[in-house]
Amino acid sequence: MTTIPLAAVPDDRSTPSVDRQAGRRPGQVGSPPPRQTGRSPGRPRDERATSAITDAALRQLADVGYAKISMESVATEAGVARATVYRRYRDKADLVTAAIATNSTTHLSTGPSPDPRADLIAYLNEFDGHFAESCLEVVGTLIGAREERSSLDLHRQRVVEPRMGHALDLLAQARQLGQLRPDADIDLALQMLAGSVFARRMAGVASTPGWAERAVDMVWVGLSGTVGGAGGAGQRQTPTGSDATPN
Amino acid sequence: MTTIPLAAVPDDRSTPSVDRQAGRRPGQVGSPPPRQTGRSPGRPRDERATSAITDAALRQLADVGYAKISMESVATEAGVARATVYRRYRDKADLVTAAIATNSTTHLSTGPSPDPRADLIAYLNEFDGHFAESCLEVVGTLIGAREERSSLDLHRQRVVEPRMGHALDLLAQARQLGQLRPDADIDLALQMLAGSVFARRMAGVASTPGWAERAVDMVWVGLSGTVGGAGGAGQRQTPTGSDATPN
DNA sequence: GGCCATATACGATACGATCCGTGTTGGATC
DNA sequence: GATCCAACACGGATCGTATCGTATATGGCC
Repeated sequence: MTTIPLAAVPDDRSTPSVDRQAGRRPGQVGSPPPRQTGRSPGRPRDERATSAITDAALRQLADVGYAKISMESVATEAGVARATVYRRYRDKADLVTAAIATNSTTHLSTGPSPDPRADLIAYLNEFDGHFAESCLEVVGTLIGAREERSSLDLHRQRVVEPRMGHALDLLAQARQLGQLRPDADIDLALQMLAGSVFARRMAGVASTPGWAERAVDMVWVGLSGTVGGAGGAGQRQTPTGSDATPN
Repeated sequence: MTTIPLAAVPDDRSTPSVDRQAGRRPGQVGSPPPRQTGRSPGRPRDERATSAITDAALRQLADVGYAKISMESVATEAGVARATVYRRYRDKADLVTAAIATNSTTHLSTGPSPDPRADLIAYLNEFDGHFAESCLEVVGTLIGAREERSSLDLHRQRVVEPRMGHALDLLAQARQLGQLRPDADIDLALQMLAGSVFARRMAGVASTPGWAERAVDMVWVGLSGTVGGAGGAGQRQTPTGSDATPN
């Protein structure tokens, strides 16, 4: 006789004194402390708890991988009750996605670059080192989950697009500087550059030093319309090994 | 008070007629019916059950995605007890990995091709349509799981490498035919071609018609060392239009 | 050839464990 | 008074393992 008369609460008049577990503040799942309509009534959320949760999530993502993270383990490491995590994030996908996003909105410089090609190479290297692994984990898992379409979209919007956008911006700058042909398909080039990072992980091959420069070299030829050199800006490429200047 | 005296079975005399659940046939997890040392004693495995299991796994992989597959659901759909699945596959990763592998060892023609470039384009299109999704799901999930290193390696060996190898073979043939420079970095080119498929899925962008040909065009320039045409063999590339008979 | 011991597969069922997402309570904070 | 918080309880799902009774194969012995 352990059945609990759940719906038979004596006062069913909208029961305002409990946490609205499922009915948490609407439209704000994923962005931890909304705080915008002036000031919400009641006790505000503990910012330390919020950051402790995202920090713990990021640590565990790096340590044990997405699959082995549980709300329980994150809550414990953050020194927080499980309900406190659920109050902020709908589920694991929401939590991890938001944690990654909050952690890394930094250092995506947007200003014009004097040498977009060099910046692109540097950015690809950093992308390969710091980011590709978790991105592949999360996207792969979310695609495998179906139905989590919202989390997947959120992750793309929060995480993938800003980075892709930054690299695309560098390519667009190069095109504008005349280093690439005006009709160069920089979207496709970006897919191939970013994709090569993922492809190596799919195949289990380690990135060799200089891969980013060689990769950029490979597409740059097609993008610039000339062999062995950049477009009209006269900026030389130095393709590591074969520097035989073709006519 | 529903506790059942499990260990209090009356006859504990070594019970030789039970399945060695944990001690399944050593070294054969993942490759369903080994059958090599002449003939194993005892009742042989039911081949119909084996194929019913892999079929069900593939169906569910396509229908609901990797994350939503459970050993239970596969066993039920296959009309088989759960233990029968576990007898063949250690866990879900092992099952799905093996199912994909057994399903698709076909049609990887190995003979020399008269037009490697066209074959490569066709192969990339097929890869994009039929395979990339599940591959991304599985690899992403397994990378996220860590420790499942063995399953991940198995999946690479069974599934990823044969496909990558086939595409690489086509590139090598093109190089040998003189369509590419002798020092062309075909490994990198392959990473970029295959990667572009994954990158589109990471970004949630649909593949536009003709992407494969444009992608091959883009790397081909760098690989062949000429602009707007193939290497020394005089084989013209025909962007988008195509089948001009190569002399 | 017929019979039996041995060995394994199979279906059914049960178990403990872990994690999930959802309550509920009682106290703290705005 | 509204909301937060920690703590805990709950039912459910899935996991991987185990045990039972039965079915089906091999090989040795009569």
